[in-house]
Amino acid sequence: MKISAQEEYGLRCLVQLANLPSGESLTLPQIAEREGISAANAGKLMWLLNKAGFVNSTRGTKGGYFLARPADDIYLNEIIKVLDEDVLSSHCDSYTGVMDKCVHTGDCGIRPVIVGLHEIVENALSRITLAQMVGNEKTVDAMFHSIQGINRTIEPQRV
Amino acid sequence: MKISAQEEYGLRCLVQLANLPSGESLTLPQIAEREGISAANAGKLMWLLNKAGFVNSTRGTKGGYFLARPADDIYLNEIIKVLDEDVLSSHCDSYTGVMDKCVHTGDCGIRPVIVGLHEIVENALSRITLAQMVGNEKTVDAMFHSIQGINRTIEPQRV
DNA sequence: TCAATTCATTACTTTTTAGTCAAGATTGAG
DNA sequence: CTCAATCTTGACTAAAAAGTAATGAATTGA
Repeated sequence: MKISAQEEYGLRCLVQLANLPSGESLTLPQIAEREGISAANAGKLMWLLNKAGFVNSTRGTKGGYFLARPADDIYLNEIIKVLDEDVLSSHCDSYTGVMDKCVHTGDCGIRPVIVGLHEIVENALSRITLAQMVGNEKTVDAMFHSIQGINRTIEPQRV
Repeated sequence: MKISAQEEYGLRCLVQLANLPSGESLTLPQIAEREGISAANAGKLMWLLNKAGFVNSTRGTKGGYFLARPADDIYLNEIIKVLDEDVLSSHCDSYTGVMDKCVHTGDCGIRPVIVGLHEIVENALSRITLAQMVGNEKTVDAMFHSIQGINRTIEPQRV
């Protein structure tokens, strides 16, 4: 399982904008420099995020990008769905309810695993906002522990 | 976030072997046919799984592949780590504790998200064995609900 | 022994993802 | 009005993942 470069860096760029004092904006070279990527690459990511309505931009001198909505109204699951197909996807499309591509019409050992993983990821990401990601690492950390810490020892497991 | 073809089909092939009556084995064409992939492709996957000690094989007539260990002693997190880099990986390598590639040395909004996701995926997969995946979809389904159902409404969320 | 069957391994091709480049369009400053 | 800064967009290139092919080695059965 992988988080794609597009997901990770798209999200990082949004966090940079969320960090900004109200009214300010960042140019592509500024965003790029802060995330260690090229301005061209940042441009492509911002283009996606702009189309999807997460950011707005102004051109010309003093131009740049800024959030189109308040950071506490932007949830991670929404962002990831714009930067990739879904919060979790695979060749097995069982999580969509369609299942076109699969040879397994009846019972399938894989399906509940993929559906279950999709569900826990969607569940976790739908509880995190951009606002929670700026500043202090502890906030997001606590959320993850709240949604699973209790169950740590319910079932047998091998790590 | 994506489950790679190698992960999905490698796992599928193992499930086919786990379905087998004790003492029997499957040839590459048989595995391939049951999963809708080519025999060459199946061969590559089985080669990986063989190297990693999950399956054994015999050559020649009547040859084929079979599980090297009991299905109830093979956990999903172990399998996935053989078929991919880790249960969840990304350019940000914070989940490894090393963090070579990253420009963010101090506080980072992304890190706790990646660490948290890695943890919940590892946690879930370390509770599922190959044996639980054969036969009835309900078993795995119940596990996923047991590790998160309780918390469904703890925090605000948007889906 | 010999031939058919089957796995083992490496090299190659195709497809997808990632990243770069360049020409065009808009804005603000002077 | 003109120029420089900046975003916009599509085409292009590079890298990684996925899939195919082919050659070699081991086993079985006649």
